[in-house]
Amino acid sequence: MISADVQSLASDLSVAVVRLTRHLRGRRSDSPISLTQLSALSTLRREGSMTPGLLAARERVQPPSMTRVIASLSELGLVERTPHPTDGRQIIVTPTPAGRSLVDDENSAREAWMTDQLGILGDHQIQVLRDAVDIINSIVNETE
Amino acid sequence: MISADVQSLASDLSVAVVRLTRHLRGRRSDSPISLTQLSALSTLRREGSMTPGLLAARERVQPPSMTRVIASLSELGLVERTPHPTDGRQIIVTPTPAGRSLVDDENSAREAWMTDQLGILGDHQIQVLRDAVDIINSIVNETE
DNA sequence: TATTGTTATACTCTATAACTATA
DNA sequence: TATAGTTATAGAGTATAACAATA
Repeated sequence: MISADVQSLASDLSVAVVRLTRHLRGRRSDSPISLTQLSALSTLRREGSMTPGLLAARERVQPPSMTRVIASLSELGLVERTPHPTDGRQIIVTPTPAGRSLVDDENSAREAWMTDQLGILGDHQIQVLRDAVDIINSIVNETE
Repeated sequence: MISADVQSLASDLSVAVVRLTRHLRGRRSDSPISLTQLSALSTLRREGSMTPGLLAARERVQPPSMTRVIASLSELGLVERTPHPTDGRQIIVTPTPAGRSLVDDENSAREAWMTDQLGILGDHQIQVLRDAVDIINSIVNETE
């Protein structure tokens, strides 16, 4: 039963996270920034200042998409754009104190052990994902 | 460490699923239907024919959004719209054989134990979600 | 009058293609 | 020429508001 059909898990997980994302985006009207903005700002908070191109790669979006996100965060005073010291083509995006504290409000300090050590998925991790799909579904279904 | 800060887990999970969704939507260019369409079609496959209003509720979208999804699935020949037998206001959306087999191709038969028995989250389930965030992140980061 | 579904309209997120400036 | 970032444009997904048909 464990490592039987990984393909169906992928499909179930896809559907589950799509619904959860829908849910999360909808329920953030009380927050000052969108999930897209928070995700980018969190990466800057965690990994430090970087260029738009690198941030786009980290967030798995194309550069023009990140240009927009950065512009919106800049308008909100959450990041600053400064020239690159040696390369005139590049710029450096840095979170402002307001941006950092906003991430700290939304995220917590528990960040360390979540960002590294990857590896090939084993049976145990697959089982964890299976359970997680159920849990995600239960969360979505319960929050009527 | 277990039930310490559920809030930070929620934030981490949000960011993780947003990135995974981005990833999944982008990588489905080989599939004939989008994740949004697959999710609705899967629900019809699992729960049977239903009205657009009920399907919208199941999928956690508003009725006008579901109208669009159903129209697109209908154009592809994956669902059919038939009049409600007694209530002239309602219609019944039914997956066609092509729609059912498409879901079967994408999903597998392992569906039973994933749809029911919900409950309040316990320490173990929270830990599962924490691990799942790492696994999701590792998947996203590895599929360079 | 209340309900179901649809149409009209708009906003967010994301992409590709084309452009500008610098290396 | 190649690279970094931006602008222009388009499409998918979703929402709210207004409408039509039926109960």
